Amino acid sequence: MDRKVRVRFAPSPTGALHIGGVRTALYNYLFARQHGGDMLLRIEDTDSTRFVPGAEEYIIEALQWLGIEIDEGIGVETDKNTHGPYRQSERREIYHEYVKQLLDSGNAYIAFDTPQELEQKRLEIKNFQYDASTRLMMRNSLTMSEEEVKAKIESGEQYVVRFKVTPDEDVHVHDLIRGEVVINSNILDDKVLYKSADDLPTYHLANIVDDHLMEISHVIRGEEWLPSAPLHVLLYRAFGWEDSMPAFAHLPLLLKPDGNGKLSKRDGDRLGFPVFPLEFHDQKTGTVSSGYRESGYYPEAVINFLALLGWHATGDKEIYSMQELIDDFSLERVSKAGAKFDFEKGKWFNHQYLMAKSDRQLAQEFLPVLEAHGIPEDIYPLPTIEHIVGLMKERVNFVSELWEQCNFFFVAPEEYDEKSLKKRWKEDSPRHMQELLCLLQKQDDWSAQALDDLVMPWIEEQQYGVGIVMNAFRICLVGAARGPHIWEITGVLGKEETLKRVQTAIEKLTTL
RNA sequence: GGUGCUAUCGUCUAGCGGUUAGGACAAAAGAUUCUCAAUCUUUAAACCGGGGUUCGAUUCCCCGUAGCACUACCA
Repeated sequence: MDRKVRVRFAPSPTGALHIGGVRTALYNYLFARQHGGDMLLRIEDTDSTRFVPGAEEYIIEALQWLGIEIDEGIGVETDKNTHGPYRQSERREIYHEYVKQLLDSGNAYIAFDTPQELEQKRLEIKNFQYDASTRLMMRNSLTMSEEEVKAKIESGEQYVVRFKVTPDEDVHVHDLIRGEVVINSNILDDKVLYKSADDLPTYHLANIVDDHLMEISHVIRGEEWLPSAPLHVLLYRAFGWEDSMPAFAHLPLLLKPDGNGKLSKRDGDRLGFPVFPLEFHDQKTGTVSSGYRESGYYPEAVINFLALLGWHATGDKEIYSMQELIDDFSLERVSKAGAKFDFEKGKWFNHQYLMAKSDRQLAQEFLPVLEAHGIPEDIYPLPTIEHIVGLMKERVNFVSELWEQCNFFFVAPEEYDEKSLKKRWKEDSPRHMQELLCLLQKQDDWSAQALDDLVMPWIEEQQYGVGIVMNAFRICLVGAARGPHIWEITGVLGKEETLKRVQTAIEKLTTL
């Protein structure tokens, strides 16, 4: 195989890019990069009725965010686009030529059956299939005279062009992941290749013509295409392109986390995780679907997670950068079975990437969150913010979670957590806190060490119990039984704020 | 219904004829701590069933079963 590797990602602009599609794009990209080949983006908009405005821009933006770079096609500067156009709706003339070629060679024919007539046939004959066994009962150029066909077309009657499948032939498809797949042509129907109604081909025709013209070397796509792969082989054959036919690799599907079936948008809504890379506003239905980016995922984490959902190298390695994926990826090691979508692991991946960030970087990401919560910009100097973030990062999966974990650094508690109070706020607590308050008031050295040296001996002296005092103290400062080491908290809050919070807590909690 | 694909812990998977069937997520327990996390340690957890082939099958073959996909003038 000395042909240059050229792969394509060819979504249809029917809405947001599904996470399964993202994985397909990723595998294509990894394969292309590993072999020094080209990654093309082609838009398959041959169904004019399903076009969704904004979908194409969404796809480009999503791939960009994820770091899946496109070498050629939609969204790329024109001088690199030597095989365009890359939008199928702009390739009408090209398809005309190839439809004609198939018609002329007798590999296709014109059919006038209306959708209603076909529907009727399906009702009449169980398991009706438009193929060698039935095509002579239908209204097509095989059963009509040439003049009749011509007249109908000229009178404006809508028609389709169907592929004439030769019956009873074993068609072999070599799949890079699954090996040899053999299907008898009898189960294939005479697929519609072109419809006059919108002057567009269907996927099957467009896909073969484009892949050939764009010199695609490997077709890496979802498993849902496997059943139609033999048809595609037949089409390559009918065009006389069998020698340059691309290699096929059909990827396993992404399945629902629970139960069975393909992962769908509904599952995301139902189980509370995104199935789209970016938030998507459907202008037609007015619905908004959540995205990984907006949910606080890092693109590296999404990539890493997705890559391992259906592919795995020999070892136990789990954390892969894009470059490492490019180096290690191989189609042979893509698993054959579908993978249930385990979003819990997705969170874990995000946690890993979050932990790997510097405090400085995380602080920068956290600043907008603070602003969104109305925290004044100058509440603390930046190094303090970085310190806080460093204390808290190991206990969150997302930057956004940082706020709920450490808001007490920025705002005094207004309410006290019921459960924590019940467990940690004792009868003696107000008195303990009052005494602690007096003790702290006299303290000038506010370092963690000094405070520890001051408070611990006092607790021991009074025989109050470290847990009793410190937990009550924590409730005063945090409002609940959580957070980092208490001297970290006092350190950030400072003497004045610390004393104020203790005072407030004593007042609020004594009256209870 | 037809055709195809697939089948290892709950989940993602390693294994490519001989292993105490390994790792990770999730779960549980313990250690630690002023709390919650984190961390560390530990535990529990799998070869779909039946036939072959073989000295020996999780691994190769066949059948069954189950799951999934496809079966449109959608991709």
